[in-house]
Amino acid sequence: MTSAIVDGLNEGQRAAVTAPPGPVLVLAGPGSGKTRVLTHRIAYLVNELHVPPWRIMAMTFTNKAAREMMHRVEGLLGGRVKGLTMGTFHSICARILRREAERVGLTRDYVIFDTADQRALMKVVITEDLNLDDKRYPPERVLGRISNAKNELIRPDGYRPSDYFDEIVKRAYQYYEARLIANNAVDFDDLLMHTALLFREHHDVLARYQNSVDHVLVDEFQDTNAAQYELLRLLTARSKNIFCVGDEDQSIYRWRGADYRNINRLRRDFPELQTVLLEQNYRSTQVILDAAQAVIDRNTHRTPKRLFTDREGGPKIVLYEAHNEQYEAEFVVEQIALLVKAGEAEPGQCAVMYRTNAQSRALEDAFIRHNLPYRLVGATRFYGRREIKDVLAYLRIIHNPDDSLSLMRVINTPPRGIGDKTIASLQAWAESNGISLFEALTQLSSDPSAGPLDGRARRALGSFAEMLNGWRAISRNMAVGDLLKLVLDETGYLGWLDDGSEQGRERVENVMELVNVAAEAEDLPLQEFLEEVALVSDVDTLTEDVNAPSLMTLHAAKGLEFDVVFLVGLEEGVLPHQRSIEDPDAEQMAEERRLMYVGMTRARKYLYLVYCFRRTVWGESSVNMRSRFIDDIPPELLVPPHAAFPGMPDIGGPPRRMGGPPRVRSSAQMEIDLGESAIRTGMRVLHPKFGEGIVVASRMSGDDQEVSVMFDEAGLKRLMVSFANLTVLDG
DNA sequence: CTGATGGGCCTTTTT
DNA sequence: GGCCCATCAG
Repeated sequence: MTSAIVDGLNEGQRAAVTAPPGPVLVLAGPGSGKTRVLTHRIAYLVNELHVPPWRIMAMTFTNKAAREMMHRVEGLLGGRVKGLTMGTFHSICARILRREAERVGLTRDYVIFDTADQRALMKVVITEDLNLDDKRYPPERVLGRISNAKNELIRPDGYRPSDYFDEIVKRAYQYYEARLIANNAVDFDDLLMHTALLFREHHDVLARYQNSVDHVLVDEFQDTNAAQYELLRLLTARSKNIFCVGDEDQSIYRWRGADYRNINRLRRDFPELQTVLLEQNYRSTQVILDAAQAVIDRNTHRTPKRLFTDREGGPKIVLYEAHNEQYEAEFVVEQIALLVKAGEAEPGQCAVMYRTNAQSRALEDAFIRHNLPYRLVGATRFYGRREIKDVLAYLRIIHNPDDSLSLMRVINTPPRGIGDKTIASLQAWAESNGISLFEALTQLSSDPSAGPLDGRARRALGSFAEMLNGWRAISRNMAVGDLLKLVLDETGYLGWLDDGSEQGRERVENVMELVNVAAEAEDLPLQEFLEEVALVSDVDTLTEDVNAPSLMTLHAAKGLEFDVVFLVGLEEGVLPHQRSIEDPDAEQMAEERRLMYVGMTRARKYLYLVYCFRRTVWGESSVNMRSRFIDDIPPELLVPPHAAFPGMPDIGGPPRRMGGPPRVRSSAQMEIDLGESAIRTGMRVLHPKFGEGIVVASRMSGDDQEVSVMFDEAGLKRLMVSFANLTVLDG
């Protein structure tokens, strides 16, 4: 019996899958079969321990991972598994909150505000509620602090300001929460915080969930934050059946509150915790593993792991210096074409990964130039596009009329003669009567004597209100797709979008795409449709049915694998990102290193590391050093492009200087060296004011050279060589 | 009230 | 280089 489930698993995996009930932590390297362990564990619980599927809850990082895992569990158990809860933390919390909405001051019709909605709402808070300048107090910065607080489960009244800015943040937080509730809305962080606090503060609710959920499983445990951890802790406090899978070396979400110290908390809160270590890798060749290991080994404070595989050897890793990002993209496309032609890879098994979304443009251009299809993950999020947000705003008001933010968004989109002044007096009237914007609108249109405004403005508002109420009346009995078509039809939105320009056509197409999505979701209630749309992640859009290379950020690449992986933009300032170089907190640099590690370990067979001599950022071209991470890789593992695989033609230009001792000068520095400045990276210099320091970075800025110097006393400074009066001590 | 124009700021990374 | 926003003329 057992054999059916654990067949083909190695010893470690088997130990994890068949561990007796109780807290279990599986610390596993990349490609060690984490997903496999998780799916087999679920199958084991159901089949061997006879746990009813509806008493099992599994949290994943993306919806895609949830879908895949569900699929595999069904494969193992031979059919549909009824009632098994599987999803992201956010979607599971959204579902719980829908049932318990009243407890946190919402109704079950609440909507989820995305990043853009949050920013818009915060802008109102800062400029109107607090009467402050949103230049001095940028909404994003305020929201950033609030987000951190929420992830730590700190409510407005518990917020402890540590500086003046924080004082403002605290007040903004108070108004912001009030406005969210007034809109019957939550933001992403609220989904977690509300649910965790609900469990913490309402013992009857917690008891109900504790009694109905016997086993909780968590994927990517290293990337959980305090709120998520609290949720897990409370949920499993009675059963103790918590099964976590993670890898601290792949923790790449510290910036949004993820805290891999949760691993220590787990040990503390569940003393009987069983830990299983998985080090065998089934994905990559030994060459790739050795290189990745060399990169990650430089991080301190980690549980040492020694990755191994029986896939001995493997092709060497290709290192290539491109002239600029256009050539870089050109190189990638060329190599993919060659690999495919040589039968070494399928197009769909190739992926290009980069640090920031902005880097996708040059790559896309190259693919388009060569008339080759590609799959872009993320970038300008489909659901972030203006036209999509507009159309969704209509659906959101229909579903939740308290959503004043959405109402404001479309009250005059497309233009229907409701201008700023009209809106202002409507808002003022609503506020003085203590009613929502929608309520005000409805009252104005049904009672001609009520409120301010007359004539044209009033007629415009009236017909808009009528339209909204008409949709609301029939929406319950209508499929989402049909409702959407009705809205588009009655507002004339598409006609307004299509202004004859190329962009207009594109926007219409996007909306039509949304209509398709809605039509496919025919049996989904409006609430769930909106929820799904708000919580899709970038990787969720990665479709398997197109055999084309994928382009994505390193963050989006987590949990995926490909035969061929290109890591591009491996330059100081890009990866590691400039912000982490400047930050004194070494943790940020450590995270960049983990990002590199995640990228490298996505590759099964071929790994390409590519960097640029010059790169254009914001229309300005500059020269960067190649990434320090490259120089951590043993040189004997690296080869130039023409040696990539047998039969590879020598098209990569003359072989570049490969490997060598760390901090070797790339030709990027050579050019600067030949200039008159003669300041190079690695040199010790003396500055009249800052004292002695070492040059850590250098780039050309216009005609001048800009250097970053880490001074022994004064710390990191950026200086222009022509002004700085630096004396070279040694090179 | 609408559409055009130019300035400012920008790029981490995402649910 | 591009997007968002504020400002202004019609």
